[in-house]
Parts: sequence; structure tokens; C-alpha cells
Amino acid sequence: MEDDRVFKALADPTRRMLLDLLFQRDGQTLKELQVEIDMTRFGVMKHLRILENVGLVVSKRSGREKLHFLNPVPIRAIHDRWIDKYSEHRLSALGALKRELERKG
Amino acid sequence: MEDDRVFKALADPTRRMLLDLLFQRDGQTLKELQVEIDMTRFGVMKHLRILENVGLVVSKRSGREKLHFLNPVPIRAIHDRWIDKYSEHRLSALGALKRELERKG
DNA sequence: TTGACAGGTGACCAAATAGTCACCTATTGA
DNA sequence: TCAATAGGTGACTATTTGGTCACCTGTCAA
Repeated sequence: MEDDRVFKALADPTRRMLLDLLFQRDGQTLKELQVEIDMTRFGVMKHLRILENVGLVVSKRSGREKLHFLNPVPIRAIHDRWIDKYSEHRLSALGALKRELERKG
Repeated sequence: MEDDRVFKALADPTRRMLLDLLFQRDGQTLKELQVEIDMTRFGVMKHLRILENVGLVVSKRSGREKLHFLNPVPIRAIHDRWIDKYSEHRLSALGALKRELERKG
């Protein structure tokens, strides 16, 4: 299977944190991301490359820096695999309710 | 993190196949699921238990049988983590990434 | 122009994981 | 009743995977 690698990529907590960081602010460099994570540069780089190989992150070189961007397309594909149009309606309402309750504390 | 186990559960191809089988037809027993998968009963059982522990599958005993059902809520949670309302709109069309990259230039 | 900086590779080790087996309990129905 | 059936547990092994290090290339600015 091809999407196997996407799920494997998402299985690691460090890689999910990288996606979270890029979700907060797109276009960060390896260095910027690394200082947020308690790990050597090499570890972070390995994780970033995995995310890039599977298409969850896309990058663009700029001089000696490399900017990273989150690509949500594979995430949406996971959603569509197990949630049909009918369930989606229910579930998005459920999510909205949950967020509402959290907002109200 | 708590959702760590959900992503770990989704990382295995056999477990995703189990979810696919339940997505096709809910309420299957271990035996029914096992004949679809080239693996011993024990392996399938282990995978099913993992899926159940993380909430991706819920089950109901019926005599000596145990019926399994797919629960899409954790899948939706993954979606909501990295896709905001605006992106969701865009993503319904394919090729969103291409446009995104062109926009970022 | 040269030293500091950002990024990159291959090898290595420790930890986590998938799959199997021997052995077990509970339910069904001829 | 009792044999077949459905499901369950703990231990074991081979493989995969995460993280680090020594070492390397390309870019920028004083």
C-alpha cells in the first residue's frame, strides 16, 4: 500500500509536534523547529525528511535556509477513507459542540 | 499525550484493513474478520484489541460471539487537528496543494 | 576570504513492535 | 454429555524504528 507510509509518519509524537508547529506557523526552518523540540538537530531532520517524503510537509529552499510548509491533503484522505458523507455531518456537529463547550469552560 | 495510541493503532496495515472491513460491514466477529486476513487468529485478535483499547472499534458480546463496530470519532479528531474550517473548504477539490504552492511562490 | 552558520548523510545502538505458539475458558447443539 | 466452536492470555523471537554521532557541503557576512 502507498498510504502506509503516511500512517507510519503520523505514528511518531515528534513528527506530530512538527506538524502542530507548522500548523501554528507555516514556513519555518529546521533550526526554528528544532529549538521547540528537545532533540538534536539530526533527529529533527530525520523526522522532517520522513514527513516530506510522504507529502505531509512540502519545502522550499531559500539561500542556505529551507522553509517547511504543512500539506493537509493526506490528512483529508485519511478522513475520507473511514467517514462517509452522512457520518461527516453528524461528526462535524459533534466537534463544533465540543469546541463550544471548551470555550465556555 | 493521549491520542498517541490512536496514531500508533493506525500505523499498522492489518489494523487499517480491519477498519476497512468494518467500514464495509459493521458488526463482524473475530472469525469473520480473520478469514479475510492472511494471519493467525492470535495476530488478528491482538490487532482488534488494540483498536478497541484506543476507541477506534467498539464491541458487543452476543453469546459466544463478539461483534465489532467501527467508531469514526477518533478519525474525525485527527482531521480537526490539522485542518481548519477554511482549509476544509478548499480541500474538497483536488489539486489544492498545487494552488497553495503557486500562491506561496 | 574565512569563520560561522544552515543543512545533509551513513553508520551505529537501544527500545518498541508484529506475529506465532502452547495453553486456557466459555458457549453451543447433536 | 461432550465435542466442536468462538474467544482469550502470557511468553518468546525477528524485525523495525528512534535517536545520536562523526563527518561533509553549501551560503552568508564581517
